[in-house]
Amino acid sequence: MILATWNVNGIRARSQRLAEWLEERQPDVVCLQELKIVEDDFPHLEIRASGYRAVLAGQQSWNGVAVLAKDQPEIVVKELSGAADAGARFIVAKVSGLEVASIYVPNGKTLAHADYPLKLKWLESLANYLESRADKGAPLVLGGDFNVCSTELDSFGGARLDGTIFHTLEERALIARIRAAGLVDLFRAKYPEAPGYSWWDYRAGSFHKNEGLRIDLLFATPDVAARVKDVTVDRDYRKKGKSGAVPSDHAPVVAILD
DNA sequence: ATGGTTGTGGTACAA
Repeated sequence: MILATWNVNGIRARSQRLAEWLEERQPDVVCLQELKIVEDDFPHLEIRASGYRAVLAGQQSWNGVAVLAKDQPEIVVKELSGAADAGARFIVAKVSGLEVASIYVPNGKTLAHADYPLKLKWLESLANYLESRADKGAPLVLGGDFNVCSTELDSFGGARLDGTIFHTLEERALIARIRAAGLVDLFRAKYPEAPGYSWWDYRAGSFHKNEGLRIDLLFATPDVAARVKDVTVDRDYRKKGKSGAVPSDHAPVVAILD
C-alpha cells in the first residue's frame, strides 16, 4: 500500500502533472492541498480517468484540500472545530479501512502578522481534534502541508532561522502535541537525520541550491507506521515535466507500506 | 543583488 501527500499549488495548473504522477507512482491514498478551486469545478472526470475517486473541501482561488483513492472515499468531516480560519483546509475521509485527514495549515506570514495567532489557533484545534477522536484505536493517516519546520534539521536555514515564522517554539510545541497524541511522523521515524525537504521557493534558484523546507508531512497511528517500508520525496515532480509544464513548489511525499 | 516566481483572477494578493 502506498500513501502520499502533495501540495499541488492549483489543481487547474497541475492536473496534467498530477495525472502523470498518479500513473507513474500508483498511490493508493493521496492527500492533496492548495486545490484553489470550488467543488463544482473540481476535475472529477480527469481524476476518474486516472483510476481515482476524490472527495474535497473546495474554495475559490485559495486553499482547498482533497483525499484521493482508488476506492471511493467517504467524507467524515470537512470542518475543523475551533479553528478561527474559515478556509477550506481540513477534510477527513474513510477509505480502505483507514481514516485519512488532508490538511493545509495557515501560513502565518510573519510573527507580527494577524495571521500568526490564527495559525497557532488552527494547529491547536487540530491537536484537540486528534486528542478527542472517539475511536483512538482506529488507524489514522494525517497528511498535509503543515507550514512548520519541526526541528532545525527540517530547514535549509538550520538554527539560523529559529524564532522566525515556521521555526518558532510555539509552532514546534504544537507539532509535538500531534506526536504526543500518538501519531508518528513517518519520514522522520524512518530517517532521523535526513533533511527530507518537500518545498522549495520558486524564487532565487532555491531548488537548484536545495534551499528547501520539510513542511509536507505524513503522520500515522503506530499500527500503520509499523508497516512502513520506506518514505521518499518525489523530487522529480518539483522539476518541469516533459511537456515543459511548470511544477508545484512542493514535491509529493510518499510512504510505502507492506 | 535587499532581489527572485508562481496561481488565480483580473491587473492584486498570497505564498
